[in-house]
Amino acid sequence: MSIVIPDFVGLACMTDETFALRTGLRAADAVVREIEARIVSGSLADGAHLPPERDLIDTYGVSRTVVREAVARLASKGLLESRPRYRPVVRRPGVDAALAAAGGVVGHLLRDSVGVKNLYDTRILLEGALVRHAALQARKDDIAALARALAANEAAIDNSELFYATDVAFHAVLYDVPRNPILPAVHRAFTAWLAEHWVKMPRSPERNRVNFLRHRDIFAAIQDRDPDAAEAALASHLNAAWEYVRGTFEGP
Amino acid sequence: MSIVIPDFVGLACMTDETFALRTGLRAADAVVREIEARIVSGSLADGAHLPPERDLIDTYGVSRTVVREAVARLASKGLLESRPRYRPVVRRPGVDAALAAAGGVVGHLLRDSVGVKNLYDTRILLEGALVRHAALQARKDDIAALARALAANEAAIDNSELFYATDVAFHAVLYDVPRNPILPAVHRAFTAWLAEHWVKMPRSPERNRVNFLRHRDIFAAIQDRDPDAAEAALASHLNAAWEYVRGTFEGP
DNA sequence: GCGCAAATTTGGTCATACCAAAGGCGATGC
DNA sequence: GCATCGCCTTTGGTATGACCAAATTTGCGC
Repeated sequence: MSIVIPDFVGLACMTDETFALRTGLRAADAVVREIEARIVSGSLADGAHLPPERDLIDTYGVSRTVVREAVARLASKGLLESRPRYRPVVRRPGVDAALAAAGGVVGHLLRDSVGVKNLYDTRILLEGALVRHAALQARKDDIAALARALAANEAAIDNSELFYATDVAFHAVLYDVPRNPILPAVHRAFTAWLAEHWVKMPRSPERNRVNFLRHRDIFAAIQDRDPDAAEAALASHLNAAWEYVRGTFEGP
Repeated sequence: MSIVIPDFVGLACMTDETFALRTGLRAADAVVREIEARIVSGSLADGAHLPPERDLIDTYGVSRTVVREAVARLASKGLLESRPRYRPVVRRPGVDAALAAAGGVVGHLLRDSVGVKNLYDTRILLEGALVRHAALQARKDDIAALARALAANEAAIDNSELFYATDVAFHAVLYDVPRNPILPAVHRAFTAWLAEHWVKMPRSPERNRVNFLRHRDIFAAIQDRDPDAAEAALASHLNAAWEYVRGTFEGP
């Protein structure tokens, strides 16, 4: 299985050991770029398995050490999905991969309430802009989607588990309105990162009902094309939720 | 040099070879968690050098292969800064590290104009919220900082290179107002990611002057505590800039 | 065909070796 | 006494080869 190797790194024409020397120190990086190119070019299709390491060894003329390092680096970049014992799976880069890559560090930033609050405030800021945008720009089908999400939310008031899911789904619709694929991904990231603390929040049908009513306020303001009211309702909603989350942190 | 090892992974008490087996397959991950813990606990201070690989080998009782993989993974998480031939430097996790981790994938998303537009639209959305926030909440010293940035911007009109820097700096002040460390980091990330395309944008003192005037409009609206005007000025400013950037992409 | 066991692949880890660059050390010269 | 240069040691980057256990494939028997 011989592949056509792009010429920006003259990999094909160089013999084994001189590899590192020529590229100016970085054998693995060169392999990374090679495989990267094959992924974006589609030569390695999304969802396909990466060839076995021993094949890559003689495809690129490097040692297994280097191949493995390259694979690890590609996995950390989100271009490969590598479960412990299985063959790595090719993943074309997407927004979710980018945010997942950030996730590893974000975990550390959320160890104290300050970090959580910062992230949550950022979310409030962004989501405030989103409800304004929705109030001004939402199309009929966006409003309809919001209405459906709101109805599902109301129907789940007595089921806190389900209520949480429909709560998230309602907010998700707001991120869909601008039809910018980055935004839904950011919402998924926010949700995933904050979920750990969110689930600790005390829940009850009464609380759920209050939250539903806030959602209804937001929806009504959007329907009325009133961005200020929509933003105010959202801010009030999210800030109230923070008070509950804050209580889950130990200390004064 | 024997260190106290946290107990959530019983590393200290297990003998070498059974390592991978007990942890359920993942020697490197266990080492990652160990070193991670030492970094957040401060046992490995920020800016310090990581011990030599050969030391880590017998500190953790694993092979060099595993140590190197662990180091690589920590570097990709932003906890270590590892230049090719040098000793890795410890970096306490920060927002910038999180965004830098995402940077690897973001590069791929910005290969076509659609990806750039999506990112840029996201920035417009967020920055719109920021100018609104500034108009409503900015303190005297925030306004003063904006005024200084604006003056520097005006003074650089005839120097396109310097103008770009002061342009970025002016916008940066907007991200500082909420005093949320995430936001300045996001601005740095936006700037770094979009810089590649931005620098291709044709520049001239005339264009600089127009941009400066837009900045002045934004500043005036903030000073007048008029969020709607501020947001409108910003949107107009950024959308106009996009028209220029868009031209740098090959046409259909 | 189909399921199950044996044989083969293949990823994870270890051990060892070599090279070249980085870093430390001592001699040299001012 | 201090700065500089060069040698020696340390240390990271890579290559090899081996072994194990899990994953996958093969193929046998039903």
